[in-house]
Formats: sequence, structure tokens, C-alpha cells
Amino acid sequence: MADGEAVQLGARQSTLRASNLGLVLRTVCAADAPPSRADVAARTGMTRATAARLVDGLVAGGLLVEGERDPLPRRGRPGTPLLPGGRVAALGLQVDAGLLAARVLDLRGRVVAERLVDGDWVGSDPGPTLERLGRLAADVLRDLAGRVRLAGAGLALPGIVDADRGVLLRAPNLGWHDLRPADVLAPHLPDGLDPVLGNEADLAARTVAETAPGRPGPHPDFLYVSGQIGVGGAVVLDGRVMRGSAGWAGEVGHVCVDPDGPPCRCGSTGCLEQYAGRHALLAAAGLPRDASPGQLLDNAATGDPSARAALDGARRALAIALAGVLNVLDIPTVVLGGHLGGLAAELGPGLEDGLAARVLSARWRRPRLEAAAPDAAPAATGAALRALADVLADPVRWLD
Amino acid sequence: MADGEAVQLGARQSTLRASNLGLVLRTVCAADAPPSRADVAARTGMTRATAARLVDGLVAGGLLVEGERDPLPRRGRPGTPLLPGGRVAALGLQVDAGLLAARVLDLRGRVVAERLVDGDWVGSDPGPTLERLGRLAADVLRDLAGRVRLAGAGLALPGIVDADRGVLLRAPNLGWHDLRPADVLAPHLPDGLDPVLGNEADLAARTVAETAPGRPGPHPDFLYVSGQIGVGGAVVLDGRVMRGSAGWAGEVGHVCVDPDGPPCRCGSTGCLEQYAGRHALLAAAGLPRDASPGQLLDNAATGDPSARAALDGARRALAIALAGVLNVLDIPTVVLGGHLGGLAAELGPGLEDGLAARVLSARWRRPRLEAAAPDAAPAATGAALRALADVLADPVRWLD
DNA sequence: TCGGTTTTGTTCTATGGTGCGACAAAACCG
DNA sequence: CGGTTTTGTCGCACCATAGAACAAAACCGA
Repeated sequence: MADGEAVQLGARQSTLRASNLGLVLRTVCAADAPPSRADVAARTGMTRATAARLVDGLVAGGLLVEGERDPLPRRGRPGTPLLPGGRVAALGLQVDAGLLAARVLDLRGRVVAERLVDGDWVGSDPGPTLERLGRLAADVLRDLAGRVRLAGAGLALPGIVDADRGVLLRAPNLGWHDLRPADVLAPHLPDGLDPVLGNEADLAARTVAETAPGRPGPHPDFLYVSGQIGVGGAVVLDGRVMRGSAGWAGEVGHVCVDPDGPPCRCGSTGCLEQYAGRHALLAAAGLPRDASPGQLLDNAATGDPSARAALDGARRALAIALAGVLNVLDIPTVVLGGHLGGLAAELGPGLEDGLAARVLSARWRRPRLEAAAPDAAPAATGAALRALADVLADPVRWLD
Repeated sequence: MADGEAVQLGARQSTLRASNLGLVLRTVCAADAPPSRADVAARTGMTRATAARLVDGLVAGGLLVEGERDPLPRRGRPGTPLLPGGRVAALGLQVDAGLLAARVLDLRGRVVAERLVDGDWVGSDPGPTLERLGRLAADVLRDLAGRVRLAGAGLALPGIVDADRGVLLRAPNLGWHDLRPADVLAPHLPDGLDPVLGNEADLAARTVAETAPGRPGPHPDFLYVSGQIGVGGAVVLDGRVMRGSAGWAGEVGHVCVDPDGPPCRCGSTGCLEQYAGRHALLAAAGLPRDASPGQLLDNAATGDPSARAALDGARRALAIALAGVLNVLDIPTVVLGGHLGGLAAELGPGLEDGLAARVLSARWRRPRLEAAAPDAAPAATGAALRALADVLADPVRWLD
């Protein structure tokens, strides 16, 4: 038996129970309206007896709660509506070039507490910045005064992270590299609450993939493009964010749009980021780098030629780069977030045409473009969603 | 309960058994050397009693067989080596611009019968060609004379297919579109053996992802690039071929390398295919389109400037296009197949450098390039592997 | 040669989770 | 107010795995 070790463990009876508990919990979370025990049984194919027993276990553990009976008259004995437990929640943190955020999300997807701070952390000192974030997190948790059970925490960062080791490898916009945020944050957080690192675009994409924990969003497959100082991205297939073999996926900002284009700080030439990144876009439009996308739109509306040229260039570069990704991955939808979300109405129609011209499968299914819901800190929500996904994946660990 | 229907079925006891049977079967298939019942138990974490009972079931159904005891002396009672059943097999078919293939692969990954026919089917009439393939398949099955139990069949096609409906949507190199190969093939095949359609590159990639049914290949994550008349590709993540939301993924041939480049028949400009496709490459080298990659290499070796320019152009285009994919998906390895496999030794070193310069994560993990094992019809093997994967996924259906 | 050791494979019983059928509960309907 | 309908619960049977003891088949060493 020299070769190989255990690849996967055999399932036992307790595995069965764990699996079904998770299924019941996810079924309740995914439902549009609070289902009864009988609804859960019908949707999972289990008997009412089994579904009820599992539900009872989840209710006892606080992961589900029984709601008030709805008063509208229906035939037969009324069922007890089931909802995800509102006292189970997770902490989502975010550091961005222009924002610090701490947010607590409960199992129903409600923001139960948050604090946001605007500022400029480009080229900042990591230590004090993370200290500030730690205090923000402590404040948020104090606001809640123990009204929730924290199931986990996550930290969104605008860069490449090694989630397993908890190390931020490189965040060019912040000027940070090779550090462990947990070392600074830990004293501010409850014991054992270790924030899992994640990439900003990956986590922001998660808020589009699931509108609440366990509730799938409108698109199962899409490419999320996050306009920040640079351009990040994330690929979502079958509702899951693809993290790549080492968790570094989604660098759509460095797809080559024109090999003869301007040099990029990544070492390559003509990267998408050089046309559609926030700084590049504003510079091309002759605006200062702290201008807003709204100003760019205003200038373009009044006929400013450099603003229009900047938008045209971004539109063309996005069409080329995104079409490549859509061709390789057969994704039907692109969701624009960050500053590109604000420009979606302007870029949209022309960009859709550009994609249709370059995407091979467009004749059967025309690629669609849409804007992400406006939110200053979507990745903070995504970080909390990721932590809550652990609960949904294996509820047994949280039943104690 | 107005909303939604059953998303996933609850697990029951029989599910447990089915899941564990599959695990045992896959464990045996994945092993380097034939394991004993005790080995299986150790690797799966099951008790020897349970592992033995599951193994007995699989042996009774012919999915596993007991081998001869190996004579090398070891302490303790010798175990009975277990092997995948050699009588369970699947049929893999392939239509390519220059090849028809029918191949039967058994559960151990051995080719137990095959017939290949060279020819030129560019712009061919689908009916007669598929008739020919059907006769080829019937011949192969007659060779076997019922010595195997066919578990399924697959058909690899160089184009975009709708596997669910069994329709070939468009195969530009063949000049085929919107047809159902099963209509022509069915009379030549045993009743009920309906070949599942698949894309040539996807299925060829599968042979790299698993060297035999259930046995993972050397790389869990890689990009397969298939050099045909055009350039196809497939993304393999965690050992699984990503088929995209509609099964049309992998069109790396139409990633834009240079927006000002030559027009492509897909409607876009400067596609990779215009630089690294077989026809484009040979044309650039001043060779006739039926020349071989070997001739191209010979010309380049003797210093022919147009041959070298063609190779340089392909190398540069591949670097740009593949780097984009590697950036977005965080894939560490590229496997070159088809005519590009033959050119890998020539393109390799320079191409690896080009990728390293453009891939963002290269500083932590340098992208690697390698050639696929030479095989005239890898996609036929892949089609059979796909069918056999159904057996490994749920062996219960095949035990009866 | 033969008992001790080691590892494999089998047998038996216990545990635990789900399915099934019956029944009680809680509403509406006529 | 009884009939109908749907929900939730209870008790029992079934079945798959765990665990432990036992039988089998080899090697090792005296």
C-alpha cells in the first residue's frame, strides 16, 4: 500500500445526518418565502417525519427559528414558517484604497451592524491602518452587545492573498506586501475569531452570486469585473467563485488588449487596466485622479472630447478583454462593479455590441451586461457571506 | 410553497451505500498498485468489514476483479489484489478533419480494440462520413465479439455541441452544422447505446486529466490547447474539464491577440487562430496547407526566414493569449496538443518566458508548458473516459 | 517441525438514521 | 357541526456502517 494516502473518507451514518441537516438548512435559506416542515420535506424528497426531526435539531441549535403563522386563510392545518436564525452572524471586514469597513451579516442576509470610514490609504502604513480597522471591528461588535453568535469572520483585501496561510502577498494599490493582518487584528477581536483573507473582487462577486446566505442570485454563471484603481475580476461558475489553483484567479485587469499598448506596472504591455482602470480612465479624460465617475460622465455629456475618447477607449478595451474570457469560459453574463458599475449605463449598449461581435457563441446566446447593486463595501458583505457559507456547508459543527 | 422545486434530494441509506460503493471503486481505480481490501479500508477510513462487503458487491457485479496474489514475500496473511474489471468498457468515437476513429477502452484504461482511418473530411458531406464512422464502430465491436460489457459511448467532434440535445451546432472545419449524429450512427450500434457528444478539445484534455478511468493525471489544473486547423482549448480545474454554462467553453482560438491583426472568420480580428492555427501557421511559413509540422520545423532548422517568422509569430501570439487565460484563472500549467504538441519542443522555452513576463503570479510560481503524449485520436479515448466516468460516479446502476 | 507473530478477511452484534404507515392536531368548507 | 385537507408526531422496521472477536494464511525464529 505504498502509494497514496486517504483521498476521501467513507461516508457513515453521521455523515448522512450531517449532509441532510445541511440540505435542510440550505433549503430554508434558499426559499423565497419561509417554508414549513412539510415544504422542506417536499422539496428535498424526504419524508415529513425525517424533515421534521432535522428541522427540530436545527431549531434547537438556533440555526433555524420558527416564525409567526401567516394569517392568510388556507385549507388544512397551517404550517409553522421556518426562517434562518437571526442570531447567527458573521463579521466582514474590508480594506480598500478609499475605505475601511466592518459589517456584520446575519444568516438571513441582513446587515445587523456596520461602520464605514472613508479616507485615502494608497501607499499607507499597514500597521496603523489595520489597527484602525481592528478598532472599527471592535466598535461594531460592541454595538451588538452579544446579541449575535459570531460564526466566523473574513477580511477582503485588494490584492493577492494566500488564504490558507493568512498572508497578504501583494496589494499594489495599498503598497502592501507580505504581511499577516491577523497579527494586528487579533487583539481587537474575540478569542478564536480569525478572519479568513480573501480577494476584494472574489468576495464582491459573491454578493452577486448569492443575495443572502444560501440564496442564489439571478445568474449562476457570470464574470464580475471590479473597477478599482486597477481592474480586478472574478469568475463565477455554477454559483461558485472560482479561486484558481492557488486562489489568485480573476486578474482580468492584466489581460492584454493591445500588445503595442502602453506599458503596465505588471511588466506587460497594453493591459486592460491601462484603459479601464480608474486612474487610467480619469487621466485619459484629463481629470484629476480623485475625480468621480460622475464627473467623467458629466464631461462626456457636455461633449468634452477627451472624456468621450476615454470612455470609447475603455469600452473598446473591455470588449476585447472580456470577449476573450467569455470565449474561453462560455459565460453569458458580465456584471460590472466598482467605478465601472457607475459607468455601466454609459458603457453598456456599445459594450454589449462589441462583445457580441467577438464572442463565438453570441449567435446562440447574446452576452449580457449589467451593473452590480450600488454598495460602498460589497466585499465586506462577501467576506461575511463566505464565513456563513461554512455554516451552511456543515451545520453540525454549530449545533454544539 | 409556490416557489421553486426540489433542488437536491435528501440522502437516504441507499445513497450512503451508493456513495461508498463509488468511493471504493474509485479508490481501486486511482491506486498505483492493485490494493487489497484492507488497503481500501485504510485509504477510505472505513472498517475492513465495510470495505470488504462493498468490494464483494463490486466483484459480484464485475466492476472489480480479484487478481493473482503477488509472489513477493511479506509478513502476515497475503491480501487479494483488486483491479478494475477488464470486461467493463466504453466506446469512444471521433470525427476530425483528417481522421475517423473508433476505440474501445476498458475500466483499466487499456485500449481493447480500435480502428483508425486517415482521410480528408474538410467540407465533407455529414451523412456518408457518419455512415463510415458507424461501420467503423460496428467493426470494432464485432472484433470484440461480446467480450466486453459496454457501459456507454461518446463521440468527439471538432466544434460546438449541445450535449443534452445531442446536436452538433457548428463544426467550421468540417463545414457541418445543426445535425444529430445519433440519427445516422444508431443503426450501426447496439440498441440503447447512444453516443454522448463532446467537443474534441474538451475530451482530449480529459486524457491528460486522467491517465485511466478514475486515475488522476500529473496536473490537477491546466489549460489544454489543441492545435487543429484552428485552435481549440479546454480548461481543467481540480481534475475536471470545465464545460461552461452551455458546454461551449474553451474557445481559446478566438481570444484576441492584436485588435489590429488580420480578420478572422469568426467576425473578430487578430484571433489567436490567425497566428497559431495549423493553416495560418503553414501559410505564414510559405508551406502548402497539407504540410506537416515536421516540415515546418525542418525549414526553420535550415534557417528558412519565413518558417522562423511563422514560429515566432505563433510563439508571441500564444504568449499573449494564454497569459490572459492564466491571469484570469490562475492556472499553473499549459499542455499543448494536436500540431502544437509537435511544436512544443521548439516553441516551449521562449513561450514559457513570454508567459512568465505577462502572468501576474509568475513571480511566485512560474508557468509551465508541456506537450501532450502523442496520439492520433486522443479525443476518442477522452470520449470513452467520459462514459466510464459515469460508471465510477454511480456504480450501483451497473451492478444489477 | 512447530509455535509465535503479523496481517488479512469474515462473522456477529450494536448503533443510528431514514422510510413508512398510522394517528393526532388545526385549520377551512358546506 | 361533521367532513375534508394539510400539518406535524409517534412507533416500528429496515438497512448500512462501526466495532470487536475470530478464523485464515502467510513469515519468522528456535
